[in-house]
Amino acid sequence: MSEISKVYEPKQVERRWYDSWIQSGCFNGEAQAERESYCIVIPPPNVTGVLTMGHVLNNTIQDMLVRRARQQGKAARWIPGTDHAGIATQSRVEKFLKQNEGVSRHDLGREKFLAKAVEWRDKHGGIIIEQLKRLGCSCDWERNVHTLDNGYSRAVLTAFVELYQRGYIYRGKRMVNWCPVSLTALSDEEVVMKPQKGKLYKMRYEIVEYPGQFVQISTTRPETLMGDTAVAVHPEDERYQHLIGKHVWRPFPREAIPIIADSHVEKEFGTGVLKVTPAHDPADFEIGKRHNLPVIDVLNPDGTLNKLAGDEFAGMDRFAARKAAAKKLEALGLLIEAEDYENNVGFSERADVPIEPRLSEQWFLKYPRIAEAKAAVRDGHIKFYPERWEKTYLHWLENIQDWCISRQLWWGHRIPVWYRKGVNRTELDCANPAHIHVSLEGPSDPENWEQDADVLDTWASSWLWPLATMGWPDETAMKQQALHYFYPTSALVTGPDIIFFWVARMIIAGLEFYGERKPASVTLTPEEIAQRIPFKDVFFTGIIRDLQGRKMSKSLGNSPDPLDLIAEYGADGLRYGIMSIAPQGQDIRFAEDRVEQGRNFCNKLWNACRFRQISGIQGENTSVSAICSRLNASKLDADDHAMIARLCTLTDTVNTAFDAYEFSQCVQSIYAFFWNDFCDWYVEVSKSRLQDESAKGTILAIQDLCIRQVLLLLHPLTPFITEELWHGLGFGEAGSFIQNKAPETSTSLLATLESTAGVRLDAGAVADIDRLRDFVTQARALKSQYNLASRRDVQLFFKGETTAWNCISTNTDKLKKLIGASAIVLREDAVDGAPGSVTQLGTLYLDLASAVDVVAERIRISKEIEKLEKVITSSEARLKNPGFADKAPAEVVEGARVQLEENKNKLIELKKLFAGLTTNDPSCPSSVRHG
RNA sequence: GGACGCCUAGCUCAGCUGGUUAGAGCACCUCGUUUACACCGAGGGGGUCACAGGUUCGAAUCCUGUGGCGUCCACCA
Repeated sequence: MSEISKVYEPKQVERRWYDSWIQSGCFNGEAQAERESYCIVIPPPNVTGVLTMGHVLNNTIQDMLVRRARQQGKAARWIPGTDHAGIATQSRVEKFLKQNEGVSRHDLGREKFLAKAVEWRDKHGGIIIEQLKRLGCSCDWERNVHTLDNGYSRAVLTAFVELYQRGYIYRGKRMVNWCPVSLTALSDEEVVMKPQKGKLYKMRYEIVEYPGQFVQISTTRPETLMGDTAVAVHPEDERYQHLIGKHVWRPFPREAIPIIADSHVEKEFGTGVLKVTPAHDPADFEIGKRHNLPVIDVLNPDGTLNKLAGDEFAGMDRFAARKAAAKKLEALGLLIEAEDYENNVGFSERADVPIEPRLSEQWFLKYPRIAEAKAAVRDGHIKFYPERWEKTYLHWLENIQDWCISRQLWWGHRIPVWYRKGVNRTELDCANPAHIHVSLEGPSDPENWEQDADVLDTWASSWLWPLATMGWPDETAMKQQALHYFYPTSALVTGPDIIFFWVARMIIAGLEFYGERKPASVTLTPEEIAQRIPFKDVFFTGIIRDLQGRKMSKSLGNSPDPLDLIAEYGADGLRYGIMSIAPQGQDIRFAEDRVEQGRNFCNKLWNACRFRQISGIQGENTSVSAICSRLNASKLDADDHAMIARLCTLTDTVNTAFDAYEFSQCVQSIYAFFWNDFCDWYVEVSKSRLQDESAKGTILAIQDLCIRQVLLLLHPLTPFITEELWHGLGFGEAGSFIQNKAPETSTSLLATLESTAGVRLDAGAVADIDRLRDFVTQARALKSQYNLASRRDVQLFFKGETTAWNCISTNTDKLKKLIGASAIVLREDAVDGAPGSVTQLGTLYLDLASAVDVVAERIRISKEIEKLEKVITSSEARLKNPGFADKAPAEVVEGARVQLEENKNKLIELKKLFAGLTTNDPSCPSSVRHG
């Protein structure tokens, strides 16, 4: 660190160190047999995505974990990558082509479109990877994986083929969630329910057998009534017993449809009569199946009505048709009323339009290893942080439904299934190899076959992430990439919003695919579960919200651009800021001032180190023992002992918090130690002590121990500045990095101090220093009350016990400098008339007799007395309470007793102080009430 | 309809297994260019810990209920 600026300028430091890290290859995660492995797979962002605050949070946490593992000497690997993100990417490419070339994907055809999509991805994709680097992420970039890479694709298709062969994948004509905009089926997880304001239409259908009589029915979707094939009532509904088996007239197209009885109908809802539209409602579909009803699909895939709806509706959009149908009902005199109504409607998560339940032919996965997936979490093989998400996870598995894995898209992994040409799809027999071919390579006579046009759900590729990023299922690749060394991975860091989409499915995939193949009939043993799970810990982050509590989103424009924040506050400042407000699994309201605090902290750190350097050359700094050997034990005073003791406490706190994923705790405790204990106190105290040349080396060595350890503890959080300062102060040898150095443990630190410098920690030092700090604070407060500039030297008097006076007199120089005092004088006699404070050491007086505002002083002291009396009263009551002494732990009782004594003494001193302040002013409190 | 989370200073949040007089940062007020740092230092004001009961010697902390906010799950048309 040659020329240090007064202000930390992150920009060049960040660039320089990042390049240097990359060049040295220190992010490479190689297997090392003699070391413990540590592995994280990144939740792959969409390949075309840009960095959001959510990514900042998520990836800072992962980076902290990996960097700490690296410091601890583990073989650490963080695998980065991107997701092809089927629907999202395809729709963006389609939009782009429409705007720029005026063509649709159908104009181009599959192959040309995919070529365009790849081109587009290569051009616009991967931005986020560069952004992650700016954040400081220490991923092993040489292992960057994309879900459409050849090897990865092969894994996805292998999984499909395997699951097909094992009987978990089947083709079926079922009700699925259909997105009329994306024109594809969706899984249940991709549908979000939203309350919608609409109308509940009450209408009447005429009874065929009783002309002139009607049943009354309610519906929110009159546009599908053309698909009605029955009307249903509850079997036990007395009101309608006589109608069961009769018919009603469907008004248009006019047709007699049966009145059936089905227990799904709620008697209490509306009139208790339900119109049954098997093609357009999942529940109706089930009723239809039970009663063998015809299925009349009146909708086109894009949500317009078709011919079956009648000529006047054909081609009309579903929402326009809703109004038109209502109008027509009204014209026919069949509409009773349309009342305002709010109900939940399923929306396509991506396209944000209501989905249509639609009967279609799709591929489904019946999940394997459900029981083991539950056990993996329930029995603690996988730990969730915070724990409560286990319940959500287990609940989902309890109610798990088969997964619709086919998508009517082109961008993705094309389903490895071929159909024999000439075999009518409706007559397709999946059990007959002459009809259907499922394999990785395809049929040997491709000219006779036609491949399934669909691709797989994106999540049906990313669920293999921990496996396929490390070579699975290719034996050679797995060996090369040391899958077995790094698997199960150590921790997964993600948001709880994808617990079903991704986390649960990865667990299932791991259990099914990792290791030796086991038949479905064989339940995995706990040992096998432990080997096969994809990760041991899952840390769920919160969701970042704005100050109004809204989710951050592009459309709302309420998300700051992390790169702007990095430019303004530095990557370390941003990381610090986000981590200091990131409680475990709680949503986070993003407040920019926390990032500012992060920047300020970095600046403080920078300047403390700068000052340390200015204070004098250090000597050997490259190891703790080297620093300790610079210590002269005889020169240590209570401050040094207290500082080391605090450093040990900090170390333990940070380690415990880190292991428990309590990151804000880490940040907070380092902040408090560094800023309050080290800078505000120890460095200030050092300033006067450094005048003594014989003690200088020792004091600076203590400072070096503190700074060195703080840099190490801080490094996972703020990698750039700590690396810079580490080298600037000579802690690291040339060519080495801080990220390969472990922080001292408190025990190793103490051991080295003793063995190298013969120092044993004085247990009472922290308490002594606390008393001195209290003394200084009170003295400063006294001066401040009298508007004395802090640098103006005043004379202080002290009255107290000999031990206390010893404590003060051995530290006089420091105290005088910290307080701004010319002298501190012991007084045996009373110091009447001077303003004072009762400190933990004794009573302190300000020698300012002439300038004292006695009235104000008496008011201040009497307030203090009042407050203290309340405290004394309550603690006396507590101690008198027989239950307290009997039941409370001994040390608590003892603590309360000691404290009471101290407070009583303090009260006596305060009263003396008060009595010494005499005045004739009647407005002034003349006595002190006794509690 | 079920489940989970949250409500602590003006704002954003700590306070984890109950135990001194409930903390931090920002904001606010006063003072301060002392050989690191104004992205700073010193001092200060500000809280009946959402509300109501209960358990306990003792509750911000545990239990029950109420209210408000939020999230997830759920086929009442």
